[in-house]
Amino acid sequence: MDRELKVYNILEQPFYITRQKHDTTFNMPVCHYHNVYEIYYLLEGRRNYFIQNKIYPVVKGDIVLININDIHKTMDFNNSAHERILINFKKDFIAPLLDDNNCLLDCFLSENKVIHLNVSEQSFVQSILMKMLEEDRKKQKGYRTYEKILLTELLLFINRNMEKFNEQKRYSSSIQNKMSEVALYLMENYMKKISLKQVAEEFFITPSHLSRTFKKTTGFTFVEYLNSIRIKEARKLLKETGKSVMEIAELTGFESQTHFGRVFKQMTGMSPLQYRKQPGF
DNA sequence: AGACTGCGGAGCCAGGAACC
DNA sequence: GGTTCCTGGCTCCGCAGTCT
Repeated sequence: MDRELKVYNILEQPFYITRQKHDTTFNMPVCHYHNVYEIYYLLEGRRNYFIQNKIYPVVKGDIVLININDIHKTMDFNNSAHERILINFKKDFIAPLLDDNNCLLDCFLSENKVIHLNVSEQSFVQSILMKMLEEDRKKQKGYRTYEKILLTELLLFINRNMEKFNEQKRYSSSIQNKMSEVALYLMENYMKKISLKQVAEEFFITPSHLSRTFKKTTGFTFVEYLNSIRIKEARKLLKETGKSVMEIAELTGFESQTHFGRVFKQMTGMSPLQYRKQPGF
């Protein structure tokens, strides 16, 4: 069983693009969130994408938008092959091109995380992405500047059409909706003492069924997901307040400081104090 | 105050079978 | 397809103690 939960501070470079094809069943091995924006474009196949508290079915021609610190994971759909292009970038990368309102990044704040493109839109977006890949491969003079321009064009296109994309209705099964509600419940109640049994009672299903279905639909075990939310909040409190580690453990739902420290280290690779003392605070 | 370790009970996970 | 029940194996998590 994969119990790995990771917080990634990825990207030595401010911009990263990659194209990958998987012929067989592939599940993202790590449940994670990171300090960069992510744009995921599905060239072929179908996937399920878990973001924050919702499961989104993703098909060919869909764009997935992952904001900084959004918990996410891609998952297999009926053992189907797929091919995707993934872009990660830091805000700094396009900072010179942002206006005062940072409107290029508005699309990452939308509740709608997956947008479906029609055929002509797919063609337009793919042409931009292929140019990006070409630039990144050849690394000719000024390639970073051209990548900035291409990324800006892509973000402009998405933001200008966001209103239309937000009207799109996505199909989700009733069980996916229910698991989304459970995930939302955990996001809103992580600071309380929560058990699988208690949540199962809240949603009128048995603990074993909740456990199994939650894992199947989200890719996270119940505890993995709960801990990831708690540690995400703990990082914020360590960064933004002067509260003691014990206080933060209590505020994030951990009854034991020992256990808090252990989970924190498992997810971030360092103890709470080491995290607070990191350069940049 | 916080980090770390060992221990043990509680609770979770996941597989199988069965029901509706 | 969705759900429940049962169960063995395993992990989680809090406690106690020690060290820095």
